[in-house]
Amino acid sequence: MNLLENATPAQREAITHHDGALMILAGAGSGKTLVITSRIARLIHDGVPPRNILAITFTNKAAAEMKERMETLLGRTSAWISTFHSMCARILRAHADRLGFTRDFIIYDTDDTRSCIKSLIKKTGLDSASFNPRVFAGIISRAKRDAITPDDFAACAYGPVEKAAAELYPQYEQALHSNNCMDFDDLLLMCRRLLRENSDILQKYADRFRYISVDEFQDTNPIQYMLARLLACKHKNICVVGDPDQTIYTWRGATLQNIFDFEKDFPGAKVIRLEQNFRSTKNILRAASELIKHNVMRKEKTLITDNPEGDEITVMESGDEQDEADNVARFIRDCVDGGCAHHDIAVLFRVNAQSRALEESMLHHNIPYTIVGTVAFYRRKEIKDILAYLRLAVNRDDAVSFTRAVNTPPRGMGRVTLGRISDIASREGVTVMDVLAGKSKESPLSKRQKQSANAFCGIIEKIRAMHDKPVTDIVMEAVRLSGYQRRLEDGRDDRADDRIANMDELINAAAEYGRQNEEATLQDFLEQVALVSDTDRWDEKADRVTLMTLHSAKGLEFPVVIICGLEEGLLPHMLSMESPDQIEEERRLCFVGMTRAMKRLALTYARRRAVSGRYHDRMPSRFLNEIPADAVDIRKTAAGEPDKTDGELDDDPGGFSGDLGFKGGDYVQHEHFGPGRIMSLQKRGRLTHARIFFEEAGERTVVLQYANLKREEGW
DNA sequence: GCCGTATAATTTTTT
DNA sequence: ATTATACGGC
Repeated sequence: MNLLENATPAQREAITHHDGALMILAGAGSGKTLVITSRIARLIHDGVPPRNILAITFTNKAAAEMKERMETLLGRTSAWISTFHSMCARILRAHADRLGFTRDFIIYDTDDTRSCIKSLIKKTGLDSASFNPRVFAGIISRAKRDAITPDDFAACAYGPVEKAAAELYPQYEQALHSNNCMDFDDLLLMCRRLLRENSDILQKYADRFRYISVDEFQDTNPIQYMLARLLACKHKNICVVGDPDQTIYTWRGATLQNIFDFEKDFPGAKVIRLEQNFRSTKNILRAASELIKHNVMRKEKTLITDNPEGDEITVMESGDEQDEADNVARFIRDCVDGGCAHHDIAVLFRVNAQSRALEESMLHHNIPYTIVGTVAFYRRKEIKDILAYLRLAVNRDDAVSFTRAVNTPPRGMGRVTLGRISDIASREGVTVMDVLAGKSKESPLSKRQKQSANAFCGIIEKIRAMHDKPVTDIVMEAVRLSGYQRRLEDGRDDRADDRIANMDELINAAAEYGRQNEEATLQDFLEQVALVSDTDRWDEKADRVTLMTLHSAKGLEFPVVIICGLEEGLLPHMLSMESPDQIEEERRLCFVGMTRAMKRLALTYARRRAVSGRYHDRMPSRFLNEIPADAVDIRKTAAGEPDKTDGELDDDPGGFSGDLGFKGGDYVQHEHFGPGRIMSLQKRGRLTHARIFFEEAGERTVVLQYANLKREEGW
């Protein structure tokens, strides 16, 4: 095979690794995707049946790409290539009965979860003014991804908010169960439970998956790692690939602990480092490397490249965000005039709100563009409204979809009546649809309401009866039956045209999905909709400039990258400025953005920016000062401002205060944990808590006064 | 009791 | 700009 032809020795070693655990620490741009794909292709080439292979990717898009590559190499494949969430959904559907669900369960997204919790708050009689569903959703989600049960949570709950959360958590679980629904965390958690409690099922999958690989391992959470370990328990052929410097999802529960644990959980695991970068110019790589060196909580790693030196990095100062967007447009123009295609260019930013000014500027300058993932398509109101009908047809128990669909458009059953319906349903132990259909003992409905209730039940039944028809037909029928379109057409919604276009787009998406998956059911389509992100819908072949968040850019590369909004408060983000850990994650995010660039990189900031309508003066990001000055070319466009670029901002990594002679960034030696480096110090009364990154033991918090730390020279 | 309109409030990143 | 709540008309 020619897979090895151009490979470096390290890559070659990874590709040819057969049995036993393997961890690949792959620096940015080191060709890791190629390596894992090649390794799997080689396994298959050497006689491993594809059905014995499981490859976990971070996004559905990455899964689709890998599948495509495999199919060009080997033809149609029966290997499982998917995200953790999709894999879990698939396993759970096959065995839902063991957990008391049916295979038709619906997957709740964050909004659904919030509505569900909101109605529980109301039902429980908690003061809904002071308790925000979002906060509880966050607390419960955090508990779930650390595998903390409602009982455990209640035992440790402290303070009014946690106490309330402890009350809501089991109710939420109960509601999900009786709605026959699972949220994103459940997919992982329930799957783990299924495998742990049913040894026959675990056996089946552990037998089947002889070779397992997990991509973007640095961004997996504890449950995901537990799942991977469970599935690998028989053959122990698990290959994880990751780069600690690219951890950008700790807010979603990702933890580097997984990387530290791996070698302990799989003794004798081979560790391979890929440190040669094939993507970026020397200049870009050097700048990114210097930046990431400012992270304290990090193992030193040096990326090298044979690529040419390349152009200097352009740093642009602008007056405000419009000015910035214009400068970006001009920069793009220059690139295009220099022979660059639009699809070679990406504009990256920290928050979705930044896309608006950029979009206007693209329109104004006539530059073709696509925005990835602003208001995710499937989360738009009109789309969710139609989906609610479809979901209800698949699963009558889904109370959240019921609440959404039943009065969209209005059917004469308002807040009060719906509250009564919900009360009766829980009192009699039936579903809300049953109450509506008059199957309960009590009914709160007036004669007139009964009529429209019947009409509504009829609509749902009609959609349900179409279950063996093509998905497109079902979606079209749902749009028609709901009366939604008609209402938009007469109504005075000034964005009616947009909404109608979006519903057409939904029908197109269903058609496209139906074409690619001929056997697909409505339920499959709904699952796809729940798990597929906007990035997955991104069409990279079109000749357009791509606008997206730094998070969405993970795993991608572009010849030209422009990162906007390098300002204190935006990158690093204001909400991440409280703790050094979070600042480091912001720095990694910036690092990820910079290392997407192959040839040209531009970084921009504005002196003023509107934040929710009000203009604020801004300071250039500290990250700009962490990039070597000789790697950049600074351009200022708007005149009349005093010079303030470098120099003025001092380079203080967090401004830690010293204590017992220790300060942030110091290298230390601990009796048990060995060598480490202090990330942060926090005074707690008389004592000082030190957050320390240990080379062997990972992140720990120790009390400085008791820890008996010794000074070290550095690693 | 329902529904539409006005007013207030609010945005990090996403499977 | 979109979305949650409040209020008044029906």
